[in-house]
Amino acid sequence: MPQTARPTTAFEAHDHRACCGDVMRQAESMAAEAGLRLTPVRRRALEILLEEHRALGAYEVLERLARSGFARQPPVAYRALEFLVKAGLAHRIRRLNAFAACMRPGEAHVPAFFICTRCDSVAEAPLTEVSAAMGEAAREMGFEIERMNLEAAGICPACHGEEAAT
Amino acid sequence: MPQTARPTTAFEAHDHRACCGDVMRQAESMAAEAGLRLTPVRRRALEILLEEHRALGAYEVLERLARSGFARQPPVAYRALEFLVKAGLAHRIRRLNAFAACMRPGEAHVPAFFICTRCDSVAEAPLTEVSAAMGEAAREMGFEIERMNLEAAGICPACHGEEAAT
DNA sequence: CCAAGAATGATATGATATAACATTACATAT
DNA sequence: ATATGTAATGTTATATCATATCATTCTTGG
Repeated sequence: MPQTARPTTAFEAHDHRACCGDVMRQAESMAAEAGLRLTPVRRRALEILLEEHRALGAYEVLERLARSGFARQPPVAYRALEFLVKAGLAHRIRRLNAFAACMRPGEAHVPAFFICTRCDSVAEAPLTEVSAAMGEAAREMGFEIERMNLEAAGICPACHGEEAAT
Repeated sequence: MPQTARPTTAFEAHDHRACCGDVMRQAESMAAEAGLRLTPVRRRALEILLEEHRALGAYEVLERLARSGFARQPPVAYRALEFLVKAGLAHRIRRLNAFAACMRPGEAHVPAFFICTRCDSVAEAPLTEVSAAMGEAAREMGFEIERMNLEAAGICPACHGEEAAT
C-alpha cells in the first residue's frame, strides 16, 4: 500500500524520502518568493534537519555540515539555523536546545511540538486552539505575545507500543 | 488602598513582600507534609527566586547563594534548583535557561509563562484550557504526555504602557 | 551507637551559544 | 566595468549553561 508523502504527524508511517523532497521544494520556492538566499550551507543545513524526524543540536548539525565540506566553527551552524528559523523553514525546540525542520513551511502557524523522550522523534502539530487560548489569556492580562513555545515531552505511539510488548 | 498580597498575575501591582512570605510559608508546610527537606541552601534558593517576579539563571542564583555564604560551585545552585522544581516549588523556563519560583505551590497545575522581553518579568498562569487542548491533541495522535512547557515571549502591560508614553 | 541513605563539598569537564572583526560575494547604480 | 553598499561567510576567542564524579558530612531509623 502506497504511503502518503506528507503525513499529518511525524509519528505516522510514511515515505520519508518523498516527504523530505516535498518540503525541500516548498522551501526553495518560498525562499525564492521572499527574496531570501538559500545558500549552500543553509540548504545543506535544512537537508540535514530533514533527514530525520527529530531535533538536532547545533553541534550535531555542525558536525554534519563539516562532513559536507563546510567549516567547523560553531557560528557556521548557528547562522544557518538562525536563518532557517527566521525564514520559517525550521523551528527551535527550547526544551532540547535543538532545531527541527518545519514540516509545514509557508503555512502560517504556531506549532506545538511533541517530543518522544525515548526515540527523540519530534512531531509538529499546528494547534490553532492552543495558541488561540494562549492569545486569549494574554489579551486578558494585557500581555502582547510576540513568540510562543508550546512543547510536550512524553512517549510517542511507536515507543508506547514497544513498551507494552516488552 | 491596600493591595492584595497574591495577585492573579505577576503583572498586577501588589504587596510583593507579603506575596513572597505567603508563598514561602506555603512552601514550608508543603515540604513538611511531603517529608521533603527544605534545607538552608534550598530555602535560600527559593527566597532568591521569590525576591523578583522574574526568572533567574542558575549562575545568578549561584552568585546570590555565594553572597549568603554558600559555596560557589555550579552544582550547589543546580542541585537546589532541581530540588525545588521536583518539589513543585519552582519552574524551569526553557526559553530563558532560567528558573522562577512557583506562585501556586501545592495547586496541581500545568503553568503557562508569559515572559516580558523588555523587563524580564515572568508571569505564571494556570491555563487549564491550554493544557487540556494539548492533552486532547496528544490523545488523538496516541502520544502520552509526561511534561509540558508553555511559554510566550512578548511585552508585559507595564512595559507596553511605557512604550506608548515614550 | 551504627549502618544506610540523603545531602553537600569540591574538582573537572562537557555542552551550548554568541561577540567581534576580517574577508569575500552579490546586487545594482552609474 | 567599476564603485558602492549590503549580505554572507571565515575565523578566533570567549561567554554561558549544565553535569559527571568522587569524597565527605549530615540525618534518620534500627
